[in-house]
Amino acid sequence: MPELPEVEVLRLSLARRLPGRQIARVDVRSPALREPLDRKVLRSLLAGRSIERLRRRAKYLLIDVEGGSTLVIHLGMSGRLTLIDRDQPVVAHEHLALQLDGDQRLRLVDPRRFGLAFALPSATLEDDRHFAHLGIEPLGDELDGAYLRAQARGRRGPIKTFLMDGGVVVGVGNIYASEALWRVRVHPRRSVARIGAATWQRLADAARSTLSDAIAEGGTTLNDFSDGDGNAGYFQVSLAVYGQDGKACPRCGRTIRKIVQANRSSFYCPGCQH
DNA sequence: CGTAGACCCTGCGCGC
DNA sequence: TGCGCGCAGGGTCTAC
Repeated sequence: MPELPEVEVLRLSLARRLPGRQIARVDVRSPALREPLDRKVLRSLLAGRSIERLRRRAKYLLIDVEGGSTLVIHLGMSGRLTLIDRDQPVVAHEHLALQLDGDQRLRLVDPRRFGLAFALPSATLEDDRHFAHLGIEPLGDELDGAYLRAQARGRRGPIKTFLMDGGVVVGVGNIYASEALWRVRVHPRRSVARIGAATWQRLADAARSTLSDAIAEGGTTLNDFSDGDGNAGYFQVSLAVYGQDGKACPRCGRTIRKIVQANRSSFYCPGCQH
């Protein structure tokens, strides 16, 4: 369950349910994620603590517990974090489960194992290597045309790859990079050196609005992450170009094409993106 | 230094 | 029906 909108909707949903609940037990069932789960640290920093609040940095979900520790979860490509009844059977790829007071558990399932789960003691979060090199958040007002233009100065390479560079701005994943470029009619292969100030501003606005629109849409189409089978997670938003190759561009009618950049698929309309 | 490509891993859908 | 292939929304590392 990757892109930022899913993580943000998940955060909002869990923020209504988890604060005040106590983590009765921490079960590491299968430690093999991108980095091995550390059962000892997870237990010592989380077990017996109450959950205080949920935050997000980039696509990392941050679950703060009393005493200042934080459980950090990244869902990678295929991770799902769901709140389920305690008596639901353990499923394949259930790597981590937090048994909560009451009768529920919060479980992390991740077949492809690109996800992460680790715990940090207080105050070390921004120093942690996972966060140290991250760029700005895309939803706040830090992201504007001047910032992107300054970051792109002296760089080459295509705009699509640049938008997905987490050292510049976090959270613009493969879907929303294509969607944002379609909104501003910029071809994904256009060099960052050939983008003017006004277009940088439109790009910044498009990146933010593409993400926030998806969050709004996801928040309405998906309002419950605690369904019985634990399959909630992805939500489908209306996409103009992503995955639409062969179909007609909703703006100009030309056929949407698919290309590969940096080993990722990009989708664009050859009629109205230049 | 920045950039391009390989790579990590499993599951699914498609074409044959 | 069965099988092999390509592909998947994440990030990181290495080689140039």
